[in-house]
Amino acid sequence: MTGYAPSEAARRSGFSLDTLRYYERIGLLSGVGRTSAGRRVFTDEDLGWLTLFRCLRDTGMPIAEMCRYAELARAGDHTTGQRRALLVRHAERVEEQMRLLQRQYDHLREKIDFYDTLG
Amino acid sequence: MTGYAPSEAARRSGFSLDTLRYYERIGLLSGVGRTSAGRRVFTDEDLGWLTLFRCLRDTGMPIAEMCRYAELARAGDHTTGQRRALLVRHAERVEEQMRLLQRQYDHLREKIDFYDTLG
DNA sequence: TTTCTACCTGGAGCGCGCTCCAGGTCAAGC
DNA sequence: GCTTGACCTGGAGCGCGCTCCAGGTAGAAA
Repeated sequence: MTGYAPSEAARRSGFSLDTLRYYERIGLLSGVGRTSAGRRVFTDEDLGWLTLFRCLRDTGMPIAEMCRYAELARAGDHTTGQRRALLVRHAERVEEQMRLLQRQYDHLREKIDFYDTLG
Repeated sequence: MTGYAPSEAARRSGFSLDTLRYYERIGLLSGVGRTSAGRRVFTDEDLGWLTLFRCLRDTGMPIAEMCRYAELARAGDHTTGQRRALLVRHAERVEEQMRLLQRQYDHLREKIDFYDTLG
């Protein structure tokens, strides 16, 4: 299990150092290791979580809900059903979001086309 | 030119009354009419603007940029080129946003599929 | 040995986009 | 005449998600 320095974890995950610290502070990310000098050491598993968080954030999930997901995961294997349900509900919202985005994008293109007709 | 009461404009545009007032306050929406008693009267043209604002907001344009667009429009016909360019740049960002959303949605579905394999 | 860099903590601050509130006005309905 | 309800204004407040800062430490480089 390789260990990553904070700067490396930030680079790989796309989150800032401050955001990584913030996520730990609010309990989203937990159990992050420390060197004897107190510095964070991120594992591949931590990076896996960060990849998931990036996915969920990019798709608009509020942090509070990501916390609920993380808590369920920490609670053990008996929560897989709830975790799956949470992700499915989220996926449905994302689908709606994609439809809306597409619709409004089409309007935007129409508007641009209109400007094109002006010369 | 029909006139609409604030509540009707809110209903049709999907913005709250407070948001309509806010947009006027910051100069995004300007020249909204008033009755003799000082109440707002929205025209079809105002609603057209609100429809555009909804499109731009739904696609993630910051309010400051919508203000710039509105100012250009108020400045007259000689700004159509700038307005078009602004929308084109925005459309490009939206395309990128759609690609990201699709990619992360795919990851999300993979994650859900993984839960499905667990039983 | 001194300096430099990367990191630490707790806590304050910020930018955005609203949202809410107090106190008031007007017009309509009872 | 009185109440009700939709609206008005100026200004304060809020929720979110970070982001920044002060003051400090450990280890590496010069």
